[in-house]
Amino acid sequence: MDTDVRRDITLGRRSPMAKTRIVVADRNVITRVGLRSILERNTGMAVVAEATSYEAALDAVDEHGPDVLIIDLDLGDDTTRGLKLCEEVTDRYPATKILVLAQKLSEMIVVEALRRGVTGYLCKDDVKADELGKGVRAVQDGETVLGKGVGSMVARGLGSTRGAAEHLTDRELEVIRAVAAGLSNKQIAHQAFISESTVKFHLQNASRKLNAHRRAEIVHRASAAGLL
Amino acid sequence: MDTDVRRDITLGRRSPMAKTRIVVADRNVITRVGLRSILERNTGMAVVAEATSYEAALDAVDEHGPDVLIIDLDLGDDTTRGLKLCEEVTDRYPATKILVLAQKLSEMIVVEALRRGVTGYLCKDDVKADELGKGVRAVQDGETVLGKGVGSMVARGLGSTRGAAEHLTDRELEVIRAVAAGLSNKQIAHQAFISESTVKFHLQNASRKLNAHRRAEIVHRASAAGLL
DNA sequence: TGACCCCCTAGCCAAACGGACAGGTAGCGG
DNA sequence: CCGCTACCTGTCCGTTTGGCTAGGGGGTCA
Repeated sequence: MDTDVRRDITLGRRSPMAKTRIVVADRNVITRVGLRSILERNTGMAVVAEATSYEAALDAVDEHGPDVLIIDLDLGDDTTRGLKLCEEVTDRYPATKILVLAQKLSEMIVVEALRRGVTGYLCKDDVKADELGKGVRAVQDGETVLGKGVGSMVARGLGSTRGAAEHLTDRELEVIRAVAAGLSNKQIAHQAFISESTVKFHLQNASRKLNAHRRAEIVHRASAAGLL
Repeated sequence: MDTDVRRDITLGRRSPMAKTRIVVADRNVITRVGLRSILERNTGMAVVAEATSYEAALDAVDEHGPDVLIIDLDLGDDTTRGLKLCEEVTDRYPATKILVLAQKLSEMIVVEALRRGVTGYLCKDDVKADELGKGVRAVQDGETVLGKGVGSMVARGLGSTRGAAEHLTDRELEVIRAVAAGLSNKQIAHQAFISESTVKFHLQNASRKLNAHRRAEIVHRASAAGLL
């Protein structure tokens, strides 16, 4: 493993000369500038690239092979693409550690991210300036860094979710969005050109996948997961 | 009034020497640092104080009497407090212009904020670095700055909402949160030590206020407004 | 070809919900 | 004192829902 190689070279401690190379992926300019500013106060760190989309993030990792990728998984309309990205980076560049910087905590996302090799998960609103640098350094050293509230989520999440959290199909998502808009099954059926039975069918499946029992809860969870 | 005095001094146009004094209120360190960094590239601007709570924001305005208050209305668990803050600042310090920097757009919040004297409304994820400085300067000059998508919201919002959007009471919010958790009226009643009728009563009122007709829609709207 | 997944449909029944009545209490401020 | 608000309770009725069982059709991939 690459990891072992690096450990041998650095003898478990980074050379004081080598800067930690970081790629930041976040759609928000302010956050990118803020991160750069905070991290580069630390003389041992350099933000070598910024990205605002999933593609650009992957390209940046491709090109710079950074030590740490700091990413907000929500770079577009579909958070699951962020998860795919993590998987890809972990597979292709095992030496690049991933630190997720989330806007809000979602148990599903946290658990899925960790499953895909993410070793750091912090919440933007909770993190303090000095914790950022420490967090980056820690994940680079192979440690796992979980922000406030994340740890307990993991404990519950990994315990409860047997297997992997199934993700919603297109049709299910479509129905859920209609539910969120306050439509009845009959109205949704008419809108989607399917029967009322089918609407109920999709909702049943969505309920199971999201571990919800009432449509209001489905909406809440989907909303919390950034699916709407 | 303070306002008149200050206006007289500046004769309606800023002296080229005078820096634009800014107070930033945001719970997120990264955003605060980022904002400071971006704004202070512009030599005519200075962030004179930062705040992370509603109280601190008001104190900071109190103490520094800034030209512009840049604020994310969501500084705590209750966004309506941010709206109250805007009202208070507008009343007590009419010379201080307010620029809202929102995480996500909610029609209700946008409309209510503008009603309370906010003259700038930008979305963090959409704004570009140079637009920030321009936006600050514009609101300081008395212009109204609305970010991408905000304008159309205002058009629809001010048109549809007759009167002012009533805001949810504590009890209503409590019930809505329970609904979002997937509880039935009976369960909610038991949890809140009230009768099932009362739960329905609160939900009816909440429906009217949020212009929703189904509990799923209530949850969606409340969630979109950052009330959960 | 069979396994698997997504999508679609049907019928049943108890429970939950929405919407509408028609009341009651308590506190606060003009 | 009156008006206003938040809060609480009840009954009625039709509609919607959640949960269940039991299928068919079409696509992909080993």
